[in-house]
Amino acid sequence: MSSATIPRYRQLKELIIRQIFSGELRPRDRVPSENELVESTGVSRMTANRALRELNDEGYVERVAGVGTFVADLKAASHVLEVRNIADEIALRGHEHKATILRCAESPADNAAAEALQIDVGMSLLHARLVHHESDIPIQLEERFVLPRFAPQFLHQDFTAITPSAYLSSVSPLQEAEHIVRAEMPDQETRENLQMDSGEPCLVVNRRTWSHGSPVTYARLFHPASRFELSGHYAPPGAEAANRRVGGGSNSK
Amino acid sequence: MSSATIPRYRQLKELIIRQIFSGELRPRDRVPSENELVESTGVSRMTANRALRELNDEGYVERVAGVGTFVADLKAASHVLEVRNIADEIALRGHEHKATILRCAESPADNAAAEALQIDVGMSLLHARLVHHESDIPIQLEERFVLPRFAPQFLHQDFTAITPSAYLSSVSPLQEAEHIVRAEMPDQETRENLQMDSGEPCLVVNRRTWSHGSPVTYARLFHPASRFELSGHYAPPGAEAANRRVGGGSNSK
DNA sequence: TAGTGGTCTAGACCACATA
DNA sequence: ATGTGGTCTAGACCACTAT
Repeated sequence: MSSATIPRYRQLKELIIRQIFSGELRPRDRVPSENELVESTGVSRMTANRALRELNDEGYVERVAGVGTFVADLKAASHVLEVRNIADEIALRGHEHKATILRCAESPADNAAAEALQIDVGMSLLHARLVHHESDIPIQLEERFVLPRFAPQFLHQDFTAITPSAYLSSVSPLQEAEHIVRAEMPDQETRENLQMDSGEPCLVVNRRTWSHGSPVTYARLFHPASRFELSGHYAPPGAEAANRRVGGGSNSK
Repeated sequence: MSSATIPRYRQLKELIIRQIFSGELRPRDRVPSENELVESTGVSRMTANRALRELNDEGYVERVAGVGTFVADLKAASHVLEVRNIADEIALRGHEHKATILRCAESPADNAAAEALQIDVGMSLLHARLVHHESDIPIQLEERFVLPRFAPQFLHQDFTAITPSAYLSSVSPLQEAEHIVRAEMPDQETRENLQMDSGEPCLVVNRRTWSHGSPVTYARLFHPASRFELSGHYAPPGAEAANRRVGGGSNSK
């Protein structure tokens, strides 16, 4: 089960990905150009091109013809991870985002958090609980747990100005994410914090994110069913272009 | 805003995608080999290679070294669309899938279905309502609407043997999909069909799929909150390989 | 043995940015 | 004028599969 030899374009890709993950190459940093890779690694330009082009397709870097290749910044990285910042979402709808902090303190891990973050129950976690408002209407209650060693300054941030998610993205590159979506009835306190009618369910998103292969943060996001939905749309790449020329009489989009 | 000239590898890709969408090339059909494309289109082999390789990466075709290139079959296509068949999911968990048909008839479009499928209210739709069981426990109520012209034989299928989703995949290549996920309280009838406790919410998935640029089917999928969750995991490609060599002391996965 | 995909090379021309 | 990415070519070697 050995993989014989690893192709050179793959070796190049992994070399650069490693430098990005390790922090040796930071977002917006310049990545060696094709010609530089040709000189430094002895590979042909087509091979260097393939490595950088695939890194571009995968969202690791951004290439600008005539300028150069640069490590993708965190906005782009979060696009790769399909993670959205609630504040950005609200701003995108043209509304105002406000956050109310309910709690911001160190606390021992309960069962759920310990399991999610692969630590022992009772270990110390950074914990924030806040409510996000869209035009003064509560839309999300965020219960966030963070491993101290990845963001020691977490509790000292002003979460009315920067969301926990945005702050964490800025200090630790997200490299892996998991979502679990459930419908749940809220407890009394959650219901009141979100100003929900009794009998109204919550759409709950549990999200874990990893950096460098180990869990960094675990969040439980509660949304009033009447004010929140998740949506996703998928079209395979290239389909539009091909559709333009096929299917003579169908209504285009 | 003209794009000057379209690169040849793109032209090749679009040519083949068009043949797939139009049915000229059916799943499992052989796609011209690199050498054949070189001969028929006058392009160099590297260019043909790039076209076919990218089609492979995008899930349109599957390539087997030493054998050839083939149009990806519908299993693979549904992977591209992140669509899962409930029967497959249940089988994957090692459980038995059963379906109970509640309704299977033609019916006029109501407001929601008409809007979703971009037709006028009252137009005739094929309509099926069924309950999916996992080891005899109801887990999903499916309310499915289909545009007649895309699957005229829809109502004559045995949905205890093949799910509506699987049947539709087999007659019409899914090329675009949209999901909207909500939490809702079920009405009396849904609650009874799913054998839910009173006060228990539903996780509801509304799914639309397109073929050849126009909507084909609209489904509302109701799940008991206590027996169903949606999950998603994302890791950027290549990350594992790079992680293997970085971050000296972290616990691998 | 012939065909397939997988990779790689050493050139080349182009449009575009920067200086 | 130089460097960048974007594309393309006409070869080449390899491992694999089929016959």
